[in-house]
Amino acid sequence: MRTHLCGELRAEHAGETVKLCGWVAHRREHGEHLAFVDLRDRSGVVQCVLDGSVEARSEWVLQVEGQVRRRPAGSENSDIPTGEVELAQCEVTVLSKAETPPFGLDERVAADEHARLRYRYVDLRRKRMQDNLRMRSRVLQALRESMLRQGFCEVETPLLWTPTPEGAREFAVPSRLRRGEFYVLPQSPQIAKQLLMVGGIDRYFQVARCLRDEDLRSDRQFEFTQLDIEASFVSASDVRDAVADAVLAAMRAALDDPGAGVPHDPGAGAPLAGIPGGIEVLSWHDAMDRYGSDKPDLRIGRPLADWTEVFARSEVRALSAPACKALCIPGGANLSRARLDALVDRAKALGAAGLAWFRVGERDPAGKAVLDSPLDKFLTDDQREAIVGEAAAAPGDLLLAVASEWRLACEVMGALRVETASLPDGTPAGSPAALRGGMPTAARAVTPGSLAYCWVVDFPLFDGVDEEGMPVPAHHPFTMPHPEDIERLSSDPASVRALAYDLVLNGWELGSGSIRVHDPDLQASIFDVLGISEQDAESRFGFLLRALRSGAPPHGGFAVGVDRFVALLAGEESIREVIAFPKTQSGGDPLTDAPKPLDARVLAELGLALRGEPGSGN
RNA sequence: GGUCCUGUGGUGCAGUUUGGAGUGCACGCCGGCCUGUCAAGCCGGAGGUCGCGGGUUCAAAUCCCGUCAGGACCGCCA
Repeated sequence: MRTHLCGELRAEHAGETVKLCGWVAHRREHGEHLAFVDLRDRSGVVQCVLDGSVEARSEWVLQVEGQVRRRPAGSENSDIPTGEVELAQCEVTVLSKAETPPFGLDERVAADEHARLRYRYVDLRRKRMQDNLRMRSRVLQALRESMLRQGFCEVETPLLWTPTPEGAREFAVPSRLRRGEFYVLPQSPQIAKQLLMVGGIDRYFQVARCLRDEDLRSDRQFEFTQLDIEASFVSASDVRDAVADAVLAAMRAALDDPGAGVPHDPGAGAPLAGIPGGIEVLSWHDAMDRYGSDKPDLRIGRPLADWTEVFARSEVRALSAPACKALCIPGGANLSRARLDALVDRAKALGAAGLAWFRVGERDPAGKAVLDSPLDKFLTDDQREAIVGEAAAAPGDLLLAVASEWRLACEVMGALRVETASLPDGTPAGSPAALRGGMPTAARAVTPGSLAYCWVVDFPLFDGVDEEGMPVPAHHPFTMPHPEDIERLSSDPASVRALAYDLVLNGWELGSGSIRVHDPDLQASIFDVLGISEQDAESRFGFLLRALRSGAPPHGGFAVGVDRFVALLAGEESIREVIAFPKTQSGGDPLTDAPKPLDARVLAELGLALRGEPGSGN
């Protein structure tokens, strides 16, 4: 039906007769003898010169046959790639008429997100969505190519899986053939891929859909996509190298934009820099201690300062708790008292008892540090000197500090570090809600230089305790403890590190992985520490334990959150912008109105009866 | 489960604080004029259950209560 794409026509096509197909983006009328129609397809728009009598309204689908010609001198449009040419002597065939679109498709016009989802098939015509989905496709292709190049084998695992009550809430699927029994949709292919390792697949990957029935967020949907990886006979760094290869290849593929689907030579663009020296590796402890987060945003400099020693034996009660972490905000001394109070409130909301602040002034004639703070009168000259020095603060800066148990102090200051930061381009780095009041922002340009990766390794094996005082696995219960710490598994579980690692990009957790337990005895003892009885373990994970007893290779793996990765690469703040048909925050789909009640007949066939009103929560 | 923000012709907003006639802006839509525009321009027109329900009041888009929907966040997400 067509010989060219709209967006690819250039001056060198002048004189050619071409056929185009697309949607009417704009129509500009000049009376009965002249009208301009911008015809849009996935590649862009081109101007068609029509007789004014030709009927062609917004979003109608046309086939246009005409001759490409250079535009008359002076009427070129340098704002669009096809602006040097236009299509003349047009023969128009209306392929499809259209109702008036529910919202403007122009990039500059905002549209209500609910309306965009209800009419997603229209919204997808917008350049933003076209670009995002094409980038997603390039990312998936590059991830697959990297995996295959590295000798991995793509294997599909079941969507109808077995309940393994542990971790995220699962979606249940009733069995028709065996009434009263259920499959679940997998939260991840975790156990399946370990079984593949026992099965000698050796290097597995899958672009896997995962499903978790947990509340939705801008970075979480019920169903999401992971690049799921598992390999045998590997170290943690082997796994990380494989992941890094795939992720960096995908980044290059994503940012080397071929221009909305127009065929191009991948080598023609400017080569993108890789990551010189590889991706920085931080221990979990260092990440917490220096950045106050297990997913530090390394675009922001400003590591936390440690004032613990300064006040350890002091009389300054507000600062002498087990740990004291501080943050320097350059130029922050001019923040208003109201703004400071807001920071104090924020720190309290995050769990701190309070927040100390110090405005750093010019040194006095004797060269002593000068601070403005309610706590200043309690400080000695040495302490003033020490805290200014530890935080590398200059006159005009603001110092914030929290004293408490180490982890809480780190977490509170880490949150404030992000929320008070601005990126070099002036964009706030912190939570969109806190800093932008929920205002939607346009996607911003992403370059390799604006992406800061790091690995966080040596996570704790356990993360606190549950209601019964039993340790809770920080990752999942199949994670290999650090070999140096295994002997403390039962005596001091909280101190045991895991062979677990996260990949972090710009403060988002891009994925996580670990070396798994392949020794059935060790797995059994970990279940024991977790308070899972032998019988319980057998009934829930018996098939895995039996597999481990059948000759299990040492193995480990990783999973990359593809939706988050693509959103970051596209400069989007919500993964909904990189998913064709996402759900709303309450789990609904405005397009189809799902979820909906089922026919009583269908329920009966499944052996189900309803309690409570349809549509209500539990 | 909780906190906060939003809901006004098809779309995006203002109006709500301090109650007084569905008032306003921009886009879109329909019609007219217009042969070089490019988010065309000019003129005219149509289009409203102010999310829904209740309350206060002589009078409610506006104040109060409830509720629904969308969004951000906390909890949750091994």
